[in-house]
Amino acid sequence: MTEPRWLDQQEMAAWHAFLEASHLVARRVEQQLREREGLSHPQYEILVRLSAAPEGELRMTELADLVVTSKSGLTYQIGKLEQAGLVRRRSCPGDDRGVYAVLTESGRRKLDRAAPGHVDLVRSSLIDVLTREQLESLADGLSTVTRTLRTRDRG
Amino acid sequence: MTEPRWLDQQEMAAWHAFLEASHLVARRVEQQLREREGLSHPQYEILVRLSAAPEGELRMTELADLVVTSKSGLTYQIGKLEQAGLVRRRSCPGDDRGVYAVLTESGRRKLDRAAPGHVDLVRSSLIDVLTREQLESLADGLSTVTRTLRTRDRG
DNA sequence: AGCACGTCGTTCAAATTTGAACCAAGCGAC
DNA sequence: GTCGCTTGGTTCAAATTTGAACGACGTGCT
Repeated sequence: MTEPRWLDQQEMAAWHAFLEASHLVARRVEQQLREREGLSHPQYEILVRLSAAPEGELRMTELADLVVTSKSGLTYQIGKLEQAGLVRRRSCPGDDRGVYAVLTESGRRKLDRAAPGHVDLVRSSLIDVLTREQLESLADGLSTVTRTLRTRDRG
Repeated sequence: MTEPRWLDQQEMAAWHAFLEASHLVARRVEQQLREREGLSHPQYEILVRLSAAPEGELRMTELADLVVTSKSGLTYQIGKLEQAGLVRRRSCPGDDRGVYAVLTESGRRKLDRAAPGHVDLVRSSLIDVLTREQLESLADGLSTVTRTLRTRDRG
């Protein structure tokens, strides 16, 4: 009951800007990817992570953690991507419980095809509307946020 | 085809931090509101907007725009809130098509009850992990983003 | 070997979200 | 007035997301 430390003007402004920017950007990205390449944003993020991983593969749990989704949510999306032939599953050699999600050739091509348009949108939504200093500050602040939340989850 | 202006290291870092922070924070906020007050974050945002509006009421379309959701999504959520007695609908005097969503007394109390815990979480996730300067830069940058996207939508 | 316990991924039902289709009502030009 | 076009909200089916429950498998200890 003794917890009311309200937000002042600036703090409120920061929070609202953060929330609103998240929503607006997410919405646009989602719509653009969907109509241009038939991919959802979560799916695109999965492809990106896989393409950046050694051998183009990652364990399910690790991938779920990276893209910040639930385990069941990932199972669903990987299922979709598998149907589409963009990803395949491979059982894990040392650990019979484990499953690797592997980016296929087709998946890599899909990503190559989707990337330019996506990058353009990211630029016009977030990157190019800010100065270098603003961008740097933004990255700095938000990195602190993610680092804090990430380590807190583990601790 | 001639659109490859890729992101450099810093730009990539900014984008990833933005994405990851969005996801992590959204996830936490959602879970906390859900288990403490049985509210989803979209629902909470609706209550906040209504409570800030004159007479505690807003037109459906305006509200949908404010909380950045689809019209049908708002219809659904308002339906839920109405069932819970936190909001009621009122038809619009001058315009027979229009509908006002109105915050009820019960809705205001609910918000009062939920707010402290929510603010605490916002603090510990975003506000209190940053310095004043960082927070100010963040608000500055993200405001620019939202302003840009908002005006672009209308233009 | 046998057990207790934690981890990995899937399955399941329930809740939510979205765009398209739709209906009713405003609005302007003729 | 009334035809044609836009707006405001709802309805609908389809896709997605989530946590809880589950089954199978590792791991450490005895």
